[in-house]
Amino acid sequence: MTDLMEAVTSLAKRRGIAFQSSEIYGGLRSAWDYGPLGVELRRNIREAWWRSMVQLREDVVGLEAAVIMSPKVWEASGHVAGFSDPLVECISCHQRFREDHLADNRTCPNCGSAAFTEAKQFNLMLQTQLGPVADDDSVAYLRPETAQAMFVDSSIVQQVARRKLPFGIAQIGKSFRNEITPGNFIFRTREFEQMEMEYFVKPGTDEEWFSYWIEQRLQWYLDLGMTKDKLRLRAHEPDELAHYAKAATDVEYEFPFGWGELEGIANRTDFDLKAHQEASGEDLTYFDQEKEERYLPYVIEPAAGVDRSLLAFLIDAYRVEEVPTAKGDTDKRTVLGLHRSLAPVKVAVLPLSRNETLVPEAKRVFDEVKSSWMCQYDDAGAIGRRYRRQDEVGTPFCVTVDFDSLEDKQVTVRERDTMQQDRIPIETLAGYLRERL
RNA sequence: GCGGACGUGGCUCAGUUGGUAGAGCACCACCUUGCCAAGGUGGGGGUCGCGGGUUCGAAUCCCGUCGUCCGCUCCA
Repeated sequence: MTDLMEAVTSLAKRRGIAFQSSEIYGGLRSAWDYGPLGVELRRNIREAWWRSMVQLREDVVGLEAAVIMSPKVWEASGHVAGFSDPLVECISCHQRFREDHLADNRTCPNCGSAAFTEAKQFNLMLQTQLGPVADDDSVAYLRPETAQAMFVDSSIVQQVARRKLPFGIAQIGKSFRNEITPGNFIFRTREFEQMEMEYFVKPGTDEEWFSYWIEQRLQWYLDLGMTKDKLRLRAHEPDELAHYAKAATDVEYEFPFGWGELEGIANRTDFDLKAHQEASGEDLTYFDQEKEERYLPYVIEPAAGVDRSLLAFLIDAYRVEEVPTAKGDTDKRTVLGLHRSLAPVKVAVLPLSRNETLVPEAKRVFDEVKSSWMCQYDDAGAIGRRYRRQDEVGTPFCVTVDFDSLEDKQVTVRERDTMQQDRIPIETLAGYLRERL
């Protein structure tokens, strides 16, 4: 593992952002739990996405659908067939291959042997059963993408939201895939959270909207402070396109382990609506009143990963600075330079010392600030150490209550990135913070 | 799934040829200082990933298993 990756995973664990699941039992591969600060960070990422995708737009509405849908959905969508890969293993060198990828002569590409094990179906969907009796009729799947609910519910949502095309349905939620090789911390896991939006457009305008959404989505990461040079767009080659897509472009981030996908923007055409219309027998077409025409919409889909972007934001924000000490030498200061809207804790309130008159005053400031922002109170240890603790988790502002505060009713506000200090009257503190958060 | 390395308190590690676990940091309490960490005193915390075996006795040896990392494979 690279040093940066190690530093970030270690910080994540040490400060309770994310750590291995079920650790007292030796852990479970690919499963990670988010601790107190991780929860806040995730919420902030979701909220930032929802704000730009739904709140600030008139053409997109929300949906929260069931994780377990009718198995017929996955048959129609092609996931039952398309997610199932027959895998064979070479008996002499134990390498595994997709049977349909082997050449006709069926020799091992690695060692040339012609002896393989029986093909095993490897379904990428997590299977479960509904009801207490396990038989063929009780099979159900955990959704491998949230998108299908938006297709299946498209008519009702469009109707109740009274929207005309183009319009979109957004959803944030968990999805599950039996990845063969999970890894790289929370980058590839079998349970993960998606932020997906299906944008329904008139056929023929789809390529225009495809480009539009690629630009929009790239900008989203930039607006949240991600380093421009670490981001790139990559168009899929025709042979790597998913079974449902006519075109796809990924937003990629340069992780310490290489470029990795944060989000995929796909032109899904009318593949899904057509499939569901045929399989269900329900009419899923859209009727344009003004032009008096009826058609099956095309779909542009931006699909982002909460966990992946969280990892990218963490890595992008991580830095170790050299700072001068009072003694005259230098010291290390670990900082998460997270965008303010993403920072798990916005404000920390710190009494200069654990003094019996300072503490009540600091608590009063804390009570006032916490009603508007996620806030922490800390009076343990030296003041310098407490600043460092907050820097390490990316808290943008530290408010210090000192002995003068008792007299002049002012506090010191120290800013994370610049380390500049402002002396602010307590009564204007909320306004001061509101301007900057 | 294959090959390799690794798995000792929250973290980083020490534990000599097997004899029933140590340090620093972190954390907590009290005292002290008081605007950018590591001053004092005291304290909590580990059956050495888990299970089994060998042995009078195992963190130290053997087997299995789980997990992490690296490489290969896979990635709709």
